[in-house]
Amino acid sequence: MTTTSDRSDRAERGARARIERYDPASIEPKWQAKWEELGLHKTDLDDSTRPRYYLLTMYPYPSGDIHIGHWYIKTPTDAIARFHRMHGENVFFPIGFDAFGLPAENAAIKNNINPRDWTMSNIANMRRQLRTMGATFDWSAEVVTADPSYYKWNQWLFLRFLEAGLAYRTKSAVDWCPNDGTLAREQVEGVDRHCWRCGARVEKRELDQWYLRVTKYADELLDFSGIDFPEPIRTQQTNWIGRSEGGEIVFTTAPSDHHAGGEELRVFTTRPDTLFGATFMVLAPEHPLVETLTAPDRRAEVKAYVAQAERETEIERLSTDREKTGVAIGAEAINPVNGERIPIFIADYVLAGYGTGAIMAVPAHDERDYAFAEKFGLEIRRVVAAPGEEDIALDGAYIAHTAGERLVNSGDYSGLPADEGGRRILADLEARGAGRAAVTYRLRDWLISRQRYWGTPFPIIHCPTHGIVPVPDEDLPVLLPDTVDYAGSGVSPLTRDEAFLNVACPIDGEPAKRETDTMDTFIDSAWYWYRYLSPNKPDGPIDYDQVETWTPVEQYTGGAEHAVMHLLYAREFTKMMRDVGLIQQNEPWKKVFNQGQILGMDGERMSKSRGNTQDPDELVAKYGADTIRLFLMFMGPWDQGGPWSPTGIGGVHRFLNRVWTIGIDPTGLEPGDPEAGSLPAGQSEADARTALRHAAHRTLQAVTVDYGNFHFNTMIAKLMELANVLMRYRGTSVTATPEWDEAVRMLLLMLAPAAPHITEEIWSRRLEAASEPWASIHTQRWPEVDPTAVAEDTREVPIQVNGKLRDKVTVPVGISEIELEQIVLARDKVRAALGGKEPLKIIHAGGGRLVNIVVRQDA
RNA sequence: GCCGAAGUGGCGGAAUGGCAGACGCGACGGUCUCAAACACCGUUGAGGGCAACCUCGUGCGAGUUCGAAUCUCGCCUUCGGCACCA
Repeated sequence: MTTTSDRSDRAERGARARIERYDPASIEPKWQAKWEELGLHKTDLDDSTRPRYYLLTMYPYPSGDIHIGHWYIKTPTDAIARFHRMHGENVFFPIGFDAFGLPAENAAIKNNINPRDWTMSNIANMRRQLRTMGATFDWSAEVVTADPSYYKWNQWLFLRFLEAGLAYRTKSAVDWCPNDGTLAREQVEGVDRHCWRCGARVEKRELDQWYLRVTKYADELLDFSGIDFPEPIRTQQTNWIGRSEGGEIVFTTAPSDHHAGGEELRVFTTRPDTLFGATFMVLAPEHPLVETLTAPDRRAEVKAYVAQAERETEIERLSTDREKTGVAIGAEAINPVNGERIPIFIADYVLAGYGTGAIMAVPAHDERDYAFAEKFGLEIRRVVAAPGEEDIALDGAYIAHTAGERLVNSGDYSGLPADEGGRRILADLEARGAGRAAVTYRLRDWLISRQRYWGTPFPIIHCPTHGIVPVPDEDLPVLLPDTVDYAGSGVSPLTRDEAFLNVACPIDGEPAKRETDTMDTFIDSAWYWYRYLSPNKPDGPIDYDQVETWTPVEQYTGGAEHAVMHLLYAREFTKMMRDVGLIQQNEPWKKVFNQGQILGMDGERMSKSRGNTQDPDELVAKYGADTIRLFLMFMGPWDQGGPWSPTGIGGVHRFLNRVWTIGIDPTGLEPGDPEAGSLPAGQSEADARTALRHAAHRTLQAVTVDYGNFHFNTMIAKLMELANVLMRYRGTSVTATPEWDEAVRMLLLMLAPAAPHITEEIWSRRLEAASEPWASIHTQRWPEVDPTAVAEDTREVPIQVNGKLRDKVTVPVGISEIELEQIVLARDKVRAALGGKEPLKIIHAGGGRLVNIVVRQDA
């Protein structure tokens, strides 16, 4: 059965087997070294000949849990950088390390390692890994926040804020362990809230702490005009700021046996219209007047309740789910609108930090007050009702705000529309000095004190004579000592370092003590992108000219878990820097994109302690960096994230193998394909050439849009389709045509930002084969779509009857609706589906994309 | 609990008012091989039918629309954040 042609086929296949295989291990390090040598990713900040593009990715915390999640964040961002370079832009793409923080201190305590050594060795390892992904970071701009050359400027900025009245010190409560001092939330464990190290019951303790006055910017922060944030982030920030309009109303305490009365009790309410429905008052257990107002016979119970509330988290206290608790303190308040005396309670659902720390309770019109009143048998008095519903009994708080509601049981105000009544009540109170319109925010000032070692020391000295004294600028930085007893007991570790602690007062030279708190690490991350522009500048935090030239940052990418805290703190910090005259801008970034989070295979957050991390080194050794980059982008939408699963890497690797084959061996033939080497049935070479151009330019059109929207998964899918088309023509006569060359060239250019190594290798070989001088693919211009190649002369129109697909027809592009209807109604399948009934109407949807024929439905 | 997001084949996902399941994984069948691996070709939502085709189908329940995975309302589940993890 062996024929001559079989034998020659076999010889050809033998030749195929000797074609060099795609070997990432041999090409990736080579190109990484070459790019570094060429300085491909080093940005000339002073180059004004090209449009500037500042691309910022959230700098990583060097946790030691180095895992695939870091690649998931960074490699698509690198593709964005490369895509913009191919558009002729001067891209600045820096990187740094968020090097201060609790994990270093925890590791130090657990394993007796120095936090600096632990952090620096993690950074060294991360630098190496970030290089293996082929990312084009500008390492010359690197910033490490734990370096004195960075944190010096945290101190300097803090002093400017202090001078401007934007920083202040006040008492506030922390979670406190008698043995281990202040605890972070993650160091408080279990429902009984015990200390992670010693198991002691966690208490609250009031400490003097530093704050930044960010509530000053609440209204400005609500304004997102001119910046492009994802809608969910805007909503979350808006809710976090939580602006409420209403009134502050002054109640007074009633005289009683134990107490003369007459103190002011201010409450904030969003519903001044319900003032007549206030049947009791609730203070936060921490309210300053609780002590004075409590009746002697209530003291024991009140004290116990206050102690219990201290142990609860805010999340527990605010839960509307659980049963309301509280105690009466044996005092009464006088309602300014009608002189009525109402009992005063304390309850944990009222927070000291929001509003005035006290509420007037209107159970008829507030769910929480209703639940409380039910439990304690308090009066529920309806004061707002829709017409005709005045006498309908309430079976829950009536909150709905509909037009036409009027006040009832509200003295002279009864009968007024609720809105107007509320305004009148407030205005009348204001005239008597017993109230005023007011706005309250949920946003609180930013507590920046931490009783920790591994952070920026505050540049403050406490002098017995002069009180709080700033460290003079010329004495900055206040250096963090290298070793302290960070595992000892009691307050902040720096209090145990005598050499650090004891200092001469800058004013009188007398013995004084340094501030021993360090700064929240969110301070570090609140301005680091400005420092990237002049990381070594010795005489100031920022280079004003570069900052004004290069910022606001064009695009910021990072995790959605930062939606409120970091992304809001940094906006606040920018406004503070502006207000002390350092910068001009109002917002730090023009556009923010939040990518999703990659989880372990168990669906939990990846961490070493859970043992669910994926080490990128292993994957790179097996598949190469390009495959991993591409796989991470192909997994799903970038803003979604999801559990890690290596299933499917093979498919992406095969795709790169196909690209390799197309690029290196276009004329070879595969065994296994009966049609290999011949054009598709019925297609001439001319047809094939047109089809190739069409495919390449259609792909370019779609892929360009996908890159712009960060839709990497569909971008790669489209490149796979193009590669499949090219693969179909492999070994045919078409491979000798310019259309083939153009399509291959476009495929490589479109793939280059995502898979930079393999495309550089194939690109180089093609240049060499054509005897052209070498030039990096990454310095090429992005190709342009040829509209004539993309145009179609026919299109396929789906035909529906009553919304159900019944047929499809291919028609010329320019056909009129009337002609189309004639064709459609003549189709056999359509006539069968109509069953002889007359169309009621025919809908031409979306510019002729679809036809829907509507007929009367049988019953 | 509150705020935000997501639920689509065996799996990751595509389609954001107009052909549900692009692309890929897995599975099954085939080519190549002494064999295996690699590579390549084909099939693959479920049910029915020899077939042409038909019916069902996007977490659950209602609604709007000529037409709904997509919009609206009410639930359920999962994930992120809730101010000292970063």
